[in-house]
Amino acid sequence: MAVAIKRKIVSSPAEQRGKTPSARAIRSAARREAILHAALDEFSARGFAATRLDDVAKRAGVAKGTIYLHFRDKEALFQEIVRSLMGPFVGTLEGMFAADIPLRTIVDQIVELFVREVFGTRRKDIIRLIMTEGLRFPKLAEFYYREVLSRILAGARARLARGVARGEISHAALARFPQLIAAPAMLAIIWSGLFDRFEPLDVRELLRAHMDILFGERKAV
Amino acid sequence: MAVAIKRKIVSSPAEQRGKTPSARAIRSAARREAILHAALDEFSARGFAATRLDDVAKRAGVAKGTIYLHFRDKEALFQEIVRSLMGPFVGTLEGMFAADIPLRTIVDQIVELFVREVFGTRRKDIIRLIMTEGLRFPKLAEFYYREVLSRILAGARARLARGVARGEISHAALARFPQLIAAPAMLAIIWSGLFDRFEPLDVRELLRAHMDILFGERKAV
Amino acid sequence: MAVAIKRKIVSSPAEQRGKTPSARAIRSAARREAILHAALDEFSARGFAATRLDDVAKRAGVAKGTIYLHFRDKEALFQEIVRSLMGPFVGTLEGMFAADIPLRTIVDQIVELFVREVFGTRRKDIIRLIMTEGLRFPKLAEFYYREVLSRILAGARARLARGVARGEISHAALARFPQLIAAPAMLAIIWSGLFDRFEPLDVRELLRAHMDILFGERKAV
Amino acid sequence: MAVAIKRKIVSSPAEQRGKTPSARAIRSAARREAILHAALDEFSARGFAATRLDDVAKRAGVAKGTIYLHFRDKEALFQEIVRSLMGPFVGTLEGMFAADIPLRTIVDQIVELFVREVFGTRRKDIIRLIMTEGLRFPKLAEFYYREVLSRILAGARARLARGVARGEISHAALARFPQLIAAPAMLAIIWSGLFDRFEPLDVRELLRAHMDILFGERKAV
DNA sequence: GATGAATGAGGGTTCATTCAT
DNA sequence: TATGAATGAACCCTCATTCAT
Repeated sequence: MAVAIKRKIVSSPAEQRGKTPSARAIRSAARREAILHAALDEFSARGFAATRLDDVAKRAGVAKGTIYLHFRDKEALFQEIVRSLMGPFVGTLEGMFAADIPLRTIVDQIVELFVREVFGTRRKDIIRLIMTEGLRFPKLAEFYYREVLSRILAGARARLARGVARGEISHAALARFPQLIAAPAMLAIIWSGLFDRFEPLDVRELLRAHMDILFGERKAV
Repeated sequence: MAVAIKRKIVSSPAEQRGKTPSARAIRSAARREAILHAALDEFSARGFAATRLDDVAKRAGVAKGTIYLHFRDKEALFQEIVRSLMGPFVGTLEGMFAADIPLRTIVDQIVELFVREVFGTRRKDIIRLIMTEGLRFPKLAEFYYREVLSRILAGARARLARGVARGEISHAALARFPQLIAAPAMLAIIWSGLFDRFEPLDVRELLRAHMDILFGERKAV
Repeated sequence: MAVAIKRKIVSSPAEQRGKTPSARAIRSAARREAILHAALDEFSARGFAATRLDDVAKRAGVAKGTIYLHFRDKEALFQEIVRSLMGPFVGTLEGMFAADIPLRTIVDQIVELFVREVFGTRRKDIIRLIMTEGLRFPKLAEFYYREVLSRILAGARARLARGVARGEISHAALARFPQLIAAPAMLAIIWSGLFDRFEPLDVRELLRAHMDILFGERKAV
Repeated sequence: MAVAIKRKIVSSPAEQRGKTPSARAIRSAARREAILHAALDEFSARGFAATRLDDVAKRAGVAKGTIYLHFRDKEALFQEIVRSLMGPFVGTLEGMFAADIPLRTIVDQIVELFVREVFGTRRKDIIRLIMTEGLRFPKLAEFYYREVLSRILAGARARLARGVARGEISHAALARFPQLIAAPAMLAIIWSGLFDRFEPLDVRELLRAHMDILFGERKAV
């Protein structure tokens, strides 16, 4: 099983109007993408405050002023990163909750999805950034809640409620607090950044153990 | 049940020699405390980088230079906050793990302890700061792991192992991953800062539900 | 007799590639020069430590940050002043030592050169700065010794040795201690800054008298 | 031959009034001396601007505030150092000029005096400080000129004039520019601080060679 | 659009000086 | 008199943002 998550998020104004994008528009969009990726790298490595736009520009291969052609200021750039990279993820999860798959299977898939598509990619950094910088960026937290969290939670709650009704699940509280399911994954992201050098954490095993406790032992794999 | 956590951390050289501290020494120590408290407020509200020592001084009612009489630099001030407020907490937990109390009781006590002595106090802010700034301050993360985390984990693992041996607990994996027990508490700290205005989280209920799943339903309360 | 000493020191990258420098590059280079001149004025008047880059910027007509576009820090700016103004001087002296001119004539020319091109210009200030700040900036002293002093001394020693061999000069010790020739010039620089208001020193006459003693009376002038 | 130069310069107000100084006055004077010595060490090593009164106090074994009981401010302390350590030197030189000794002998004695009592002692540092900081402290330069330089120059000029009249000396210009005699000594002080590590300078040999040129070869030593 | 030189407000840190004890 | 904690002005350097080319 794998989840294909689209990479290109934002289409140019020209595209949105249905026109064929000009060569210039294509180049411009490519620059924008380069800036976003470079900025993610820098923000991940240093956090918002310590990131210098000079470095972002250098890494993106553009001039510093170019950043301001695409983003109003440093903060807008930061928010746009989250906006553009986390969006696609939601649909994937929503699809899984809606599909007609046994709950235990979904849970296993989510573990794998997290390990592979979040923990093993830059999405880990984005989620970390939301956790570490969200307090300073209320609008970002709001966007993230509205566009990502609330939708995932709603999907999860619905599916969990069905699971309770169907007897797939014995802990009804999980439908009230789906956060309990995700908590170890969040902890793992924090832990990996701070404490892995002292005590590495096997994330997959951690999450599997967690799911076994919450949803009962898996059958043979 | 309540846990007494010492407040005063450092005694002056004069005190250590058994002398009565002079009025001057007392005022100096008070200033130091004021700086620590002011700094915690500012760091909590703005994060490390965005905190201005000017504001810390103003809030503490001292001159900017005074900060440097007590702390080598901004980073040392930051580390000292963690050191002085989290240190006493560890002993309390270690005591609970070592005492001859049923595991289920300990778990309940820890939930209450967390809600009252961490979530309801500035310790919540400290833990949040460690999670959000630890990546940028490896030494802080190291100190926290060494002085706080590793000791709590060790105590928890030992107690959990005994619990498994005695049949107090059915999920042996918890002894390997005590992080699973703490994960929702960490999540709650993050959540409260970012998303409570959209969807408040009843931390006590969250943690109780979690413990019920992990350790079985409580008897009558 | 006159000594042409080049003024422009560093050419821009564009120039080095043979391109016509852009208007922007020209303005940038002009700013750099302005900063160097302003800094020399300030350093001369106040010494290294007491010079404020704020004042340098103001005098140069640029913003404070602009200084840092051209020089890594205050010290680098200081060293660059020495580098750019003293460098060209060395070649001039070396040429004189190598040329086929009677020693007595060289000596007279050097006196005039010093009076006109050092004592009468900002080079006096630079040499004074090296004497007064060199102890605090070992790298500067090293640079000055390597790039200026040692080369002048080597040239002087070679020429003096030839002079001894040819019977142009009666005091062989001068070839061992060419510093004896330069000492009054150095003293004059110090003196002019400290004591001229109490007792002015006629530098040209001082140096001529000195050379007459060292190398014998000049013929008719 | 040796020159005894008094060390204690300033007597306490009590002493000046002819009273026997009290124990307290003695301790106070000792403190003052300690501060002067400590300050000389620090000023010599770092220059005026870079010297911290904290370090001076520490080295002198007194509290920072104590410095201000004895000296109005940092600058007054600096000037007092020069004032108190160079004063005694003048009398010694004046005596030599006035005594009935052959000029060539005086010259030799001065070389030895300089090498031993200046170059080999902290007086070297004081003279260096005057040269390096005098521009920033016009009052210091004035004091030094008035109390030290002008008196030495006057004595030297008188003796040199007698020397010319008596035929002891062939270069009459030296009576006009006695600075020519001292220049290499000044140069040696500068050189030793900046360039000795690259090219050590034998000061005694330098000065002897210089005197031989100015006043003719010595007889047997 | 793209550039990058220029700007200047801002903040961490130092240290001479003061003053209550 | 002596202390040393406290003060706060001063200054170097950074970096987000602007704008002429």
